[in-house]
This record gives sequence, C-alpha cells and structure tokens, in this order.
Amino acid sequence: MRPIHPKTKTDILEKAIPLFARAGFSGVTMRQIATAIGMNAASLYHHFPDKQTLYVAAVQQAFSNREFVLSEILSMQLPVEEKLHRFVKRICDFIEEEPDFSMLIHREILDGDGDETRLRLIADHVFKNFFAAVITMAKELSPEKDSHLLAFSIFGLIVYHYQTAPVRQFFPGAKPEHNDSQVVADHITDLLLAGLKS
Amino acid sequence: MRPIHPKTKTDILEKAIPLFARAGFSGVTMRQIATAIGMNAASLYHHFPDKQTLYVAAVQQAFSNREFVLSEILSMQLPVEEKLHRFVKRICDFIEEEPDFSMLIHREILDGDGDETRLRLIADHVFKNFFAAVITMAKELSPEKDSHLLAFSIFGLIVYHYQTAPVRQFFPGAKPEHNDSQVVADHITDLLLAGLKS
DNA sequence: GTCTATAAAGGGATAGAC
DNA sequence: GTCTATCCCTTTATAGAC
Repeated sequence: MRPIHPKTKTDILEKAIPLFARAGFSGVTMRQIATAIGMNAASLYHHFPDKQTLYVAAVQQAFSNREFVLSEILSMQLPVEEKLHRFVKRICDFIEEEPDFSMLIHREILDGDGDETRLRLIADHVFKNFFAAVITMAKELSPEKDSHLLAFSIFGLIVYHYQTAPVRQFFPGAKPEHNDSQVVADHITDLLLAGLKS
Repeated sequence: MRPIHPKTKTDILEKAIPLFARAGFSGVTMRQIATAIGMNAASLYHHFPDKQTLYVAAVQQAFSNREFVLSEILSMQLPVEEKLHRFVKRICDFIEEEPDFSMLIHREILDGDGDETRLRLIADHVFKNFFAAVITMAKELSPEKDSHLLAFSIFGLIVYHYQTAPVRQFFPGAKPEHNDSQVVADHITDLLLAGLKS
C-alpha cells in the first residue's frame, strides 16, 4: 500500500517542463500536456486545481535539484586561470545538457517582468548558488572590481552565446565548432583573463 | 483624395508591437490589440487577413528603420579605447531607449527556435549592421581573435545585463547605478579592454 | 473603413461513471 | 486515478449593414 501519487505528479511536471519551456504558459494547452503524458486532460485536474498551479509547480520542479557543483571547483588547489576555465566549462556543459532548463529561465525572466514572486523564485532557487560561486571566483581574480556587475558579465558571456545559438548560424564567420563547449569555454576564459588586447 | 490607409495600418502595428513584446504571440488577443488602438476587433481584419500576418508585420515594423549609427563612431579619429567605449555606450543607450524592441528580439529568438524564416528576419534586418560594426571594432582591437565569437561576446555582455535587469535587483550587491548606462558601459569597456586581471 | 452580430473552433474547467 | 461527456467562456474569423 505504498503511495504512488508522488511519482505520477512528478511525471506530469517532467513532461510539462519542456512544453512550457518551448512555448510559454499561454502557448501550451492542458490538452497538449495531457497528450504528452498519455492521459486525458480532465485527469490533470485531479493532481492540480488549475493550469496556473500546474505551471508554477513545473517551474519549481525544473528549478529544484539543480544545485550543481561549482563550489567543488573553487576549493581545488589550482592556478586561478585554470580554475576559471574549469568553472566556465562546467557552466557551458550544464547549459548544453539542460536546454529546457535554460529556456525556462530565459522565458521566466521575460514573462515574469514585474512579477516579483516569479523573479524571486529564480533568484533564490536557481541563481543563488551560481551567483555566490561566481562572486567568489571573481573576487579571487579581480577583488577591486564591482562583483555584482562582474558576476552578471561572466554569466552573460556564457548564457548569451547559447541563447543566440539558433540565430548565430546565419551570421558571417559561423562555424560548427562555435557550438562546442570546449571552444566556447576557451574563448570566454581567454577574453575574461586578458581582455581584447591579448 | 490622399490615401490615409498607410498611416492607419502603421498605427495598428505600432500599438501592437509593445503588446507582442511583453506577452508574446499567444499572450495577446485581437481584442486587446483593437482596444489599444481604440477600434473594434473585426476592423483589424480589414487591414490584415489573420493574426499571424499582423504579428509578422508588427515584428518587421519593429525591426525596420532601426539602423542606428554605429558606423559613425567607427570612422572617428579617436584612440580605440575611446571608440570602444562610445560604441558600447551607444548600444546601452539604444537598449534603454527601446525596451520593446529589445524584448521582441529576445522573444523572437526564443519562440523562433527552429523556424528558419523568423530567425533569418532577425539576422538580416536587425543584427546585420550591428554585427558588421562590431566585427570592424573587434578587429581593430584584437585582429587575431575569432571575430564571430568575439562579436557575440560583446553583444552578450551588454544585452544580458539589460535582459536580467528585472531579476538582478534580488541579488547581493545590486545598486541603483547598475542600471545607469554610463556605469554599465564603463564596466563593460574596462572588462573588454583589460580583462579580469586589471 | 468601421461597426454589430454571429459563426466556428479552441481551451479551461467540472460532473459523474467506472 | 482516469475516463467520457459536457459546460461555458474566450478567441479567431466572417457576414453584412452603414
């Protein structure tokens, strides 16, 4: 007589996450979610009172258990240059492995503009650990700079590259290897360490 | 007996742009657009055959006549450091002045993933001139680097900062002046020129 | 060129059988 | 816990008067 409810509920959310990530709240219907799971739309209402609640639960589900290990890299006994490189590479790999997660954050920042609750969810659940790690990393490299601006600059360099990946292919100089995390991480690390004048 | 049609059609698009920018295609109804203009929803169908056509026209309208002058800065007789700074500042100011435009690009890259036509529209109409200017700038500063990666890195540094503005306030170290284009441009220029080790 | 009225379809949500 | 059936409202889109 074990409860099997938790699994079912989580199954729904896991199937809903990629749908919401790709089309947004108003771009996905309850019928589409139900079809993706292989159940009837009415059955969703047994697990969630309404679409909004299901959506918020899906976002929270997507944002939980993603506290991946940047701190591990920070505590390594390595030159800071090597640390930074591993650090950037780790974030690149994560974004490549979890495209739905990245798209959902991207979309939440866009759609949640003005909704403090939604934005705080991202800030607290998603970025908090990332951010703390980047701050630590940045201070080790450049203690006198504004760490807030610097942390978002480092994130931006990485994230924007993947955000624009679908459209980058149409620009001059685009190469297949520009989507290789090793190449991207090398480029970003080099730029961060030495700047344009290197 | 002058034709007043063009004006009316453009008026509709100009009112629709901010709505689509903030809520996306499926987040905006024909009634909302009509209300924003002060006309009946049915009347919209006199100007556009359907919602999809109106949307595409709105995006094209938003993306046209935005060829702002970066080339002017490039041709100035100034030290490259000063050029870069003006260049970055110019882009920051533009994003601040045209938040709808920036949000619409942001949203189109997200939603248009996989749709080659929509992505090409962005590539050709919006970024083409930006991109060419950044390439020129980057090559002047750092001819041996990969100019494609570099151009997107420079864009990314600037754009990501504004993208995350609504959520940045919830992070440690956030200050009001982080939303001042002068402060942002100074930070980014410094980082690009000298890197973290400065 | 804009309106009212309305058709036709879609989508959120509920009732109740199993 | 899932299904069928259905309600009801919204939305896209059309028809036709003015």
